[in-house]
This record gives sequence, C-alpha cells and structure tokens, in this order.
Amino acid sequence: MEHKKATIHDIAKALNIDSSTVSRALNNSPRVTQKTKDKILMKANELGYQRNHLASNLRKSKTFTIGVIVPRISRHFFSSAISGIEETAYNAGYNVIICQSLEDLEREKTIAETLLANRVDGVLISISMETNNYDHLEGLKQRNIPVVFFDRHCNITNNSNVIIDDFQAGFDATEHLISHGCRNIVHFAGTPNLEIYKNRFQGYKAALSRHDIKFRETFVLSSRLMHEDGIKNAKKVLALPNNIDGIFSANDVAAISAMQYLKAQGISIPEDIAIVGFSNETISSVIEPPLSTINQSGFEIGKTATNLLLSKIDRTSTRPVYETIILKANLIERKSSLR
Amino acid sequence: MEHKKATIHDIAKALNIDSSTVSRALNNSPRVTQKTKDKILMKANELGYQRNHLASNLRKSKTFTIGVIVPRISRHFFSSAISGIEETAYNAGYNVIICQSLEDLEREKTIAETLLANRVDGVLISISMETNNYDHLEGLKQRNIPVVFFDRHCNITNNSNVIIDDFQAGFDATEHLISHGCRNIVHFAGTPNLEIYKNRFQGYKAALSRHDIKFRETFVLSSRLMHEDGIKNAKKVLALPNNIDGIFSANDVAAISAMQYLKAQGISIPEDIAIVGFSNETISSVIEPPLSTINQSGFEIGKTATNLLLSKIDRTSTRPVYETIILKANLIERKSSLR
DNA sequence: TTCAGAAATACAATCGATTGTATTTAATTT
DNA sequence: AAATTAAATACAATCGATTGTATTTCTGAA
Repeated sequence: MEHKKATIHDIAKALNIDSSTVSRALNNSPRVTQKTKDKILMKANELGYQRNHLASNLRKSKTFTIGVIVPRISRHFFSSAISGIEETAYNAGYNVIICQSLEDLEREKTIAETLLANRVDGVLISISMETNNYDHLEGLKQRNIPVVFFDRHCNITNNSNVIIDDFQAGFDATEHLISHGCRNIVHFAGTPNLEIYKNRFQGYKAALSRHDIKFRETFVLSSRLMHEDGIKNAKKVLALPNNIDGIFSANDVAAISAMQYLKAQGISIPEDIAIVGFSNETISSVIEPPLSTINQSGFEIGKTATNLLLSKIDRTSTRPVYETIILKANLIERKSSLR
Repeated sequence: MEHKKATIHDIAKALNIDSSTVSRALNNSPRVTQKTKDKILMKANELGYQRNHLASNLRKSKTFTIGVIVPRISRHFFSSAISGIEETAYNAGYNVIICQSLEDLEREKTIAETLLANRVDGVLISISMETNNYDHLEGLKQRNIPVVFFDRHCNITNNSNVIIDDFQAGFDATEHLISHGCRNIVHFAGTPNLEIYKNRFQGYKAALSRHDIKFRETFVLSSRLMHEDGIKNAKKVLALPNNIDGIFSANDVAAISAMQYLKAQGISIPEDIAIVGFSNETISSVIEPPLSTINQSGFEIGKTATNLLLSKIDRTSTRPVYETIILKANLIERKSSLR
C-alpha cells in the first residue's frame, strides 16, 4: 500500500488552480493571496505533501549540501567539530557529507573529486598531515565552490580559515612548564607542512626566549604524533644527555603514549618530567596523572566555520571574500604538569 | 572565469547527435555502437563533463543517499561504525547523512522527519536510550524506505538487525569475573527499554545461575550509564551491606567513572573489586588499571549493516525481507579483572 | 536490385519544482 | 460607467538526465 508522494501538481489539480501558484504559495511568495495560501497549505497537509528537494534543487541548481573533509572522525576534536557543523548546517537547511582522509593525501584527492562530482555548495576542510600542496582543491576554486579551512589550515594566501591561536597556545603551554620549574623542555612537534604545528613550535620557541632559556635543535622531535611516535619520542627523551624535565607535545595522543612509556620506565610524572599536551582528548582527563592540555572547542570551531562557509555560499553576503577567524584556546592545568 | 558545467546536450550538440544517445553511451548501454561511445566519451572528457546527479536522481526518483541515526558520534563504537558505513556506502555510490539523536527521543523523531523529507533511500539506526516506541519510524515504513537497526535494535518483530550476541557477551563477562573468584557481583544495567541491555543483563543472570550463585535484585543498578551514573553506582556499591568483589558494567563509560571513584576511596582494583566493562572505548586501555571489556568491532558492524541495507534498497535482491545478523564479540582481559 | 529484419540513432515525454511573462480579475479613479 | 492601474493567477519554458517509442540506416538474403 505504498502511496505515491503528492506533488504540487496534485495539489493544483485538487484545487483547480495552476501549479505555479501552488509553488509560490508554498514558498510564501507575496504574489499569492493569503486566502489561496491557506487553501493550498490545507490541501498540502491533507495530501501529506513534502517538497521534492531533488526537483527543487535541480531547478535552482543548488544541492544544499556541504562537504566536510577531516583526517578522522574518531578523534574527539573532530567529532565535536562535526557536531557543531551539523547543528549549524541543518538549521540552515543544509545537509552534510562527511569524509575522512585518514591522513592520506591520495584519499584526500579522491574525496575532493567526489565532492565536486556531488556538486556540493561548499567545503569545510581540515587537511591531512601529508597534504603539502593544494592542487586537488583547484577544481573547487575553479567552479567557484567556497572552501573554508578549519583547525588545520594551509599556508597559501587567499582563503578563509577558522583556527585557534596556535602560537599563543604553544607559548602558554611552554611558559606554564617554565613557571613550574622546567628548564630542559622537549617539544614533540608535528609534521612541518602543517601551519598549526609550525605555530605551536614557534610559540614554544618564543616562550623559551622570553625566559632566557636557550633553544636547542635537539630538543625538537618531529613526527606524525601517532601513538607509536609518542613512545619513540619518549625513548629519545631518555637517551638525551641533558636532564629533560618537561615535555610540550603538539597533541595529546603522543603525549599520552609517551607518558605511559615513561611511567613504565619508573619516571614519575610530573616530579621528574612535567607534560603538557594539546587538544584535550577524552582520554586526557582519565589517564593517571591527568594530562594538562590545551582545550580547543571543536563544537565552537565547527559552528563558526560553518557559518563562515554559509555566508560565502550566499553570494549576497557582504562579508569580505577571504577571512580568517581566530578563536580562543585555553590551557587546562591538570596534575601532569603541576609540581 | 567560471565556466558553466557541460551537460549531455553540450556533448550532443558538439557531435551533432541526440542527447539520448549521449546519455545511453555514458551509461554504457548496448544500444549504442562502440565507435559512437568512444567519440562521446572523448568529447565528454574534453568538455570536463560530470553527470548532474540531481537531474539523474530526479528522473530515477532515487537519491542514492542513506540516513544514519546514532546516539552520538563521539563514542568510539559509533565513530568506527560510521567509518564502516561510509566506506561501504561510498563504494556503492551512495552518500551518507549522519545524525545524532543525543539520546533524545524528540530529537530522534525530528531526525526521522528530516530524513523522510530528504527522501533517503534507506536508514541505518541505533536507537536512543529514551526510545520506547517506534511511531516515528512508521513514516519510513509506509513509504517503503528500508530500515536496518544496528547495535541498539528494538524489540518489535519484522525488521532487520545487525547486532552482537549481547546475552553471550554478558554471560562471558560475568563468568570471567566468577572464574577469577568473584562471588558478589554487581551489575550496572542500562535503561530497560533497550534490548541490548536486557540481553546483557540476562547473560549476567544466566552466568550466576550456571555457577550456583544466588541472584540478588539489589545487585542490579539501572541507569543511563553516563559518567555521573558510574559514580552514583559506585557509591551504592560501597553502601551495600554485602562485600562486593566484582562489577560487570553494561558500558565502559560508567565502569570507568566508577573505577575512578572507587580508587579515590582507597579500594584497589582488581584486588578488592574486579571490573569488566562493555564496548572497548579508547579510554579503556589507557586507564589505570586497564579495563577488561567486551570488544565489538564497530567498523565490521557498520559495514555489515550497510551491506544489508543496500540489499534491501535493491528490490531485485533475493535476500529475505527481514533478517537479523549476529556478529561476534569477544572479551578482552585486562588488569581490571585479573587477580 | 529489392526487401525483411536487425541495429543504431532520433524524437519526445517525463521526473517535480521554479520563475519570467502573459492574462485575467479586482480595485480605484475620474 | 468607462478607463486606469494594481493584484492575482495562469501559461509555458526550464533545470539535466532518462527512457519508451518511432524513425532511419545498415546488413544480408532472396
């Protein structure tokens, strides 16, 4: 008993009027009398009418869909960003296609193709660790599909970003360690192609300099900051001739695996080595001792990025073509760095 | 310099043939010669043609979109399920709309409406903790939109599910505690409207019975198994007149917060109280001591559920109308229960 | 060479909503 | 009451691809 869906034509026929009037009524056009509108709305209700978005979007040549590319949705930061994105997008009548690059450039390229083929109205992207060029985003640019970078932005000019002040956060994290007596502070840096990691690193450097602590190249350990990398880094820390007493890691994952390794080696945290991470993953408050970290509200970033994107999709918007919004990030002090 | 997208008509005009032939060629219909196909494909390439899915889908009255409703994407289990769903769906040429009920029935209703309005071709759902009736899914049924439940299924007949054997898993978890010397085992139960929790509870009961341990109503603490609930439960455990020596929690979140509270009260885990959780969240392997838990592969469940759904969307499929697939779940033994 | 039958392609309607233009109806003015 | 103007509605084309039917072209047989 599958009843076919009612169309505006069914409504029109039932009321003996034209479908264009029905369409206008349903879109609340001033060209239709209130009386007719009422009649139409009533009948629409009666027939269980629902607009066919395919037809409507085809005519308007808009998909009301935005594409989202993130490294992986299982990261707490990204899943909360996605919550913010969806909330905002749905409220504006947009759907969201979520794709994971899994930190793989090739995959990111394929995804960009797919989104293009799906004719999304705009794209939100947080680039992968491997992304060192942006050719795959050219197609979007050429077709005038607005792109907004969030969190992991890129270093080319002329684009819009929603980010946090990574430099300041890196500075704060490092200064916090210094203020708790650390002098030999190692930095777990991320891959150098990502601006966020460069900036966190610069913040680290600046904090050292501000407190007249000599910067040492050997104290900077670069990696992809995965679980294994944290362990490798921890080993390197123990192998260093200097007496390391602090670690500022550019993400929580590496900080945590390092912490676990160090603890297993009999090092006490924070007494021997104090640690500060970055991102405030769920695990960070649970591990023993709880990890001090930089909190960045994924939800807020997602929301802001989506609003920015929607304003770009709406050509009538008066906002500047390219715009970078910098949100607050704050240090959460937990036991791993308090001594 | 925004060039308009090429259509089949552009190709047709350029080659002085009819657009229907172009359409057939691009769909590799046998009604077009190879020679013509080659010509068309070449020209399509030259013009950078990409099929307009809106138009195509409108004509076929299919959206090639499936809707997914989960309680929240930030849970490890669900984010991995989503990975599995997306992977499978994209490979089959489907897009995915992801929605979070946030354990709220009202929200779940709204989402069902939205998906209906978006005319998705099928729906994957893991119901919220509040969901105790399924009226909001009636609309989908009436419009013949296939629905597959995964993980959190419902207790009405005539539907398709992809689940794990919660009874067996509950049994295994409890028996494991018993085999490690526990006799007074408390069960953190979930909300009673969800089948998965009922089944885990029944498994617990069966294991007790098998080992001639008396079942006590007071040992069953029902809640929504959120972070706070774990703490409340832990307090109740300490207040019980009996000497509790084991806890089987129907999820990890409550198990972990309980564990933290108990540790803070000077209880040693697993010596005083052994604990087993459920779901294998990321935190579970990180907490001290690591939490024994039931591992259910979200990715696998997501993949299986999507394949099942796709087979239902494809009317020509010969699979039975309703089908329940039960996947394996296994106990991961970690320190929290080994004594 | 002619013609039946198959193969290849063209024609035209359709999916459902939108929108510029034309027409009818109603309201206002003189 | 006729003329002018505004308001309400109808007509018809369009978005781009698909598909049943009709027509043309080609092939091989008589």
